Order: sequence, then structure tokens, then C-alpha cells
Amino acid sequence: MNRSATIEDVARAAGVSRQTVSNVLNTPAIVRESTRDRVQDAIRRLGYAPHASARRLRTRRSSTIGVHLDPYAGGISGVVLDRFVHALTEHAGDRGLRVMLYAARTPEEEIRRMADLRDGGDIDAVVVTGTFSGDPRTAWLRENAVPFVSFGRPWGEDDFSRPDHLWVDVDGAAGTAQATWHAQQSAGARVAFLGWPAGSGTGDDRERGWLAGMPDDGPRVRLTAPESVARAREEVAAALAVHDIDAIVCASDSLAVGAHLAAVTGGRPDLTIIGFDNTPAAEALGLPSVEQLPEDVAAGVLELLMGDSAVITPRVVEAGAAHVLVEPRLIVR
Amino acid sequence: MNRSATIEDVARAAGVSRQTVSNVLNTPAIVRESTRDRVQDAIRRLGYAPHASARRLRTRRSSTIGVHLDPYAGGISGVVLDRFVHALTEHAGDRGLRVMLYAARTPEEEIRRMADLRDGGDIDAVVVTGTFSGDPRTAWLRENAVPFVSFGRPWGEDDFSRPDHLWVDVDGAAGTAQATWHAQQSAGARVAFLGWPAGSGTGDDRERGWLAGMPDDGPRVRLTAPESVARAREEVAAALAVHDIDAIVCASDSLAVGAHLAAVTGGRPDLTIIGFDNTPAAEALGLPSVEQLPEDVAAGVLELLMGDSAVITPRVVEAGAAHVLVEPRLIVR
DNA sequence: CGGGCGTATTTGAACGATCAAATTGTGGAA
DNA sequence: TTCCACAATTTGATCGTTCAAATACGCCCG
Repeated sequence: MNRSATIEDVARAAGVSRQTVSNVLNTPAIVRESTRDRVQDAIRRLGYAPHASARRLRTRRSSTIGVHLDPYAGGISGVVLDRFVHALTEHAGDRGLRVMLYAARTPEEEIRRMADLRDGGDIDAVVVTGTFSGDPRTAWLRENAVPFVSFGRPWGEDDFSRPDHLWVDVDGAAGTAQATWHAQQSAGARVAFLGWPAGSGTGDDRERGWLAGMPDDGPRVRLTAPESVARAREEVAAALAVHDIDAIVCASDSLAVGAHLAAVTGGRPDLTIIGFDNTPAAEALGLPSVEQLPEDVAAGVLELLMGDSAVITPRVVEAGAAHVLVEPRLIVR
Repeated sequence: MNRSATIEDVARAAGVSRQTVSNVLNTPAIVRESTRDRVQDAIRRLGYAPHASARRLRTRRSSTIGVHLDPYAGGISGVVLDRFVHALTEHAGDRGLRVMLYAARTPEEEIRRMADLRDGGDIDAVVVTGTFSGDPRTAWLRENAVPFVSFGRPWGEDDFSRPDHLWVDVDGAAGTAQATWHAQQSAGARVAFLGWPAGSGTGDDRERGWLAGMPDDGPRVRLTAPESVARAREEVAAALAVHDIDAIVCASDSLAVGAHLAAVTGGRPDLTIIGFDNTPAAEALGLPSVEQLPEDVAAGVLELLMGDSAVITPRVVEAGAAHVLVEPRLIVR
């Protein structure tokens, strides 16, 4: 095959005009059945595939979504993003969309990249991850009317009331509540929580779930460590010497691994410890963990972006339908 | 901003013709300096960005490489692939290339996807991962003259002599040799190897490195388990009861985690165990591991694909320069 | 048998860029 | 002064597709 066939070649082969071939591809319903068959046969014979760039130029639509790939932070939760991107790619393919990656080290550089890709007609929507309160990226996207969905809520005052920021997130509180319940039933009432220092939206949310799962009376042990196995281990080792604890629910698998190590060396190898993210590390150590279901998040993102439509348009969504909270699932081990 | 500016708008604003603007962008050397400045000023003022699809249609070049995302690619674990894709995206951006993802569940589906993307003018080249002997994907790519580079050698008879299959790989043998050396010096002469069942190219390669690092005389303990923490644990537990072992070099971090658990419960918590891939699991447990340096692999892939050229062309490479072996690095913990 | 209507198909133009060839301008040698 | 070589710039054509409008074809009704 020297040069791939064009729509003109197909038209000639089928004895029809360009536009009829185009109609067979895009609006088959308006073409008479006998003609349609003849054209489809010619398409198959010639191995014709429409030239995507030509189509994009004419329609001014790229059918491509841009995804920012976070720099590898060295942390465990990279796996969640990895699975999310994978699932997004699969679902997007099913809906006739392509996924284009871009890299950036700072929010400012990310905005520049998004602008380039948008202006160049390369993408017509963006998926952003790791949004935070006052995020300049989402502000830019709104101002420039670029359709977008974020994985993660904005963590502002009015997350649920703003239909101009579509987002999908995992219900962290529901996850830790499940974990807390399970721990109470299988280990005992005294369930501690090991979280990050207060102030991160995600962390505070996960702590809320633990609080909600605990009975209103009774003691509550709350431990804090930064996202580090070693620091978590120290904190838990110290706490075990002071408090009576049946189980620990953790805000992340890293923290859980640290807690596990402290428990083993502290003579409590049977202590129930539940992590969050269900990373390979938790799986390897046999720790239960809350699974984020990134596949469901990806499906939600595309649903918000496109709805039932086959193309991406700047959508105006009713206030109630602008957000998706995915219920995570506890993996018991 | 209603509709983004075109090259015609810029030309009008700068008082020159379309083509001169195009030259400023693509071959600045042939434009007089004063004219160039005037045009560049107009570009800035209007916020002009060339429309990528129009350019692609005309040049018949997409400046985009396709990457298959497969979480379970043979021999390349999730984190390594993740970092590789990220580094590839960054380097590609620096060279003016874009990265497009595609998903597929089987080699056949992958070929179909590649064909669609290629025929549609969406991608000029492909990066494939996890190649194996007799891989239908590479055969298809060669037949259809699609430029490609693989992360991973083909594991055939003549990997190094075929300039029609460009590849970059990590020198697994060098990695396990380093690990074996280190283990001998820090733990003792009796270094065992825990690998996968024979037959996988990657696994056999890593075993070779261990053999090469061991003295010619003396006992050699070789253990085998599939890629599973639990199975590795069983094998090592059994072996520790029989053999005198100072250290274990493993073909993967999963195997290493299993070995670690066996060592701890078997009363040898201090046994030196070295993994491969430097995943978060190894980091969390404080196990040394061989780091693959996916960033170097990504750089090598682009170097093979493009050389010094600014565009991707079906390259004919001299026999010696068609392959890159990246030397991995032992992370001591 | 002419007119009107609805369906099926064709035609010309446009999307925004680059290529190839033509044109203009400039200085130097004959 | 004339002519040529060379650099700088412009013009017309083209890439492959879809949009919008025009045309062809039946068919029914009065």
C-alpha cells in the first residue's frame, strides 16, 4: 500500500459522490440501503480510513481529551492515577475519543501547555487531577471556556453547588467509615485513626468517615504523621505504648505500612490495620485496604464530559448532576 | 477571544504574506531580521498559535507518537511503565512531539488500534512495550513500514544484529550482578537467587547476572516461584530450612517481598534480600532493589526514533546503533 | 399533464496551513 | 547602462474532509 485511499477514491469505486461516502460514515440513516451497501463494500475493498486531521480541520473538533501526567512523586498513590489513566483511555476509545498526554512541572507551565494544545486544535477537553482550593488551572479553564472535568473536588466552600466545575471524586469518608465498621466487628471497639496533619481536604475527609463510624461515646485515639513509612512507624510505636488499641484505620497505605511495621516489632503482629488506596504494598503485606475504583471514576468523568452525546460540547449541567461521588470498596484480607 | 487567530490574520497585522509568517515559524533563517521581528510581534499581539490539524493535513506528518498502555506488560511492572510514560511525555514535549495513548486487551486488538491511528494520520510512530519472541505487533509494524521502537528486546535469536527492530532495554543481568556483588560484600558469600520459572527472556537474563556475579566454585542455590508474594514466601520458607543462605537476590520486588516475609517469620529478619524494579513496596519495607531508570529508557527511545532530526522519518540505522542497553542502578537501603 | 413535495444525491466552497513556483528588489560586474 | 545572480517575499495550488445549498428523481394529487 503506497498511499492510503481517500474519500474520493472510495466515491469513484462505488460510483457515487464524495458527500455520499461521507454520509455513509457520519449519518448512515439518510442514505438509501442499496447505496450504503455498495459504498461500505468499496470502503472495505480499498481499506479506506478517514484522515483524522482533515476531518478535524473541517469540523473544528478534535475528539481528543488532554490528560496531565503528574510528575512521579515517589509516593505510593501513583498507582491510582495510573489505573485511572488506563481506564480513561479504554472508555474514551469506546466512545470514539482519543487521549493525549502532556507533561508540566508547575501549574503555570500546565496552563501554557493546555493553551497550546487547545489553540492548536489538538484537544477539546481536559481532565485535571489533584485540584485544590483556588487552583489557577480551573480558573483559566473556566475563563477560556474549555470543557473540563476534574478528578478530585475543588475543596472550596461550595463544592456541590457550582455547576461550572464538573468533578468526580471518591467518597473518602464513606471508605474510612466502612473500614471503621469492619474493624469494630472483627477486632474490637477501640479503633484508632492514623491520618495526615490537618488541612488537606482529602485527609480531613477521610478522618470524618472514621469519626462517623465510631460510637458517640467512648475513647477516640487520633494519630498524625506525614506521608512517610518511617514517620508513621514512629508515631504508632509511641502510641501503642500508651493506648489500648484494637485496630488502626489509616489515611493511606504508606501510613498503614508504617503502622504494620510498628505493630510487628512492638509485639502486636495481629493488630488489625486498614490502609487506603489498595496499592501493591498493602496487597503484598496482606493488609486490608480501601480500594478507590479508578475505573468507576474514569467512567464518571466521561459521563460528565459527554453525557449521551457523541461529541464534546461546552455542556451546561443542571446543578444536581454536575458531580459524581464514587463509593469506594473495602478489600478484606 | 471569539475564534483564535489564523496565519492570515497575523500576515495582515504584520503587513506581509501568509508564507512569510509560515517561514518565520518553520525556517526563520531565510527571513530578514527586521521582518522577522515585526512578524513575531504580531504573533504575540494576536496570541496566534498554528492550527495543528491544518498543518498535519498539509505536511502529512502528525508529530505524535502512540503509546500502548498496558498495566501488566510482560516484565515491565506498573510503576516502571508509569514513570516511563511520564518521562517519554516530557522528552517528547521538548522535541515538539505529542504523545497519544491507546488501550487494547489483546495483541490483535492492539494491531487494529495502531492501524486506525496510523491510517487516520494521528500518529507517525509507535512505542511498544513488553515485546516477546515472535511478537505479531512488531511483525505488523515492520510490514507496514511504521516507525517504532520497543521498550524491551524482542528476545529472539538475533536481538543485536537486526537493525530493522530498534529497541531500548534495561540490562537486567548487569543489575543482578551488581546486587550479587553487594550482597557478597555486606552479607556473605552464600547468595541465593529467587527467580521465575525458566523460559521468560527477562527472567533468564536476570539469572545470568547472578551467575556471573558468583565465584566459579562454591555452592549455588537457585529458587523458583511465579510472580506471587505468597508463592515466593512458601518457596523461601522451605529453602531456609534446608540451605545455609546469607542473602537472596530476586528477579522482582514481589518475589522479594515474599522472601522478606518468609525471612521474618522464619527467624532471620536480618537476612539480606534484594529486589528488582524499586517499587514502592520495596521502598516501604526498606528492601534494597535494582532501579530500572525508566527516564533513561525514554531518552533512548526518542534518540533512536529521531536521532538529531526534528521529524520522525523511517530511519535506517547502522547495525551498531540500533539498540540501547540502559545500565540499572542498585538502590541500597 | 403540470405542479408541488419529499427523498436521495451531487456540487462548490471552506477549514488553515505548507509546498512549489513566480515575482520583486538589490548590488555588482561587464 | 544593461544584465545577471542571489536573497527576500508573494502567489496559486493543494492536502482530505464536511457544510450548505443546489439539483435530480419519483410519486401523488388535482
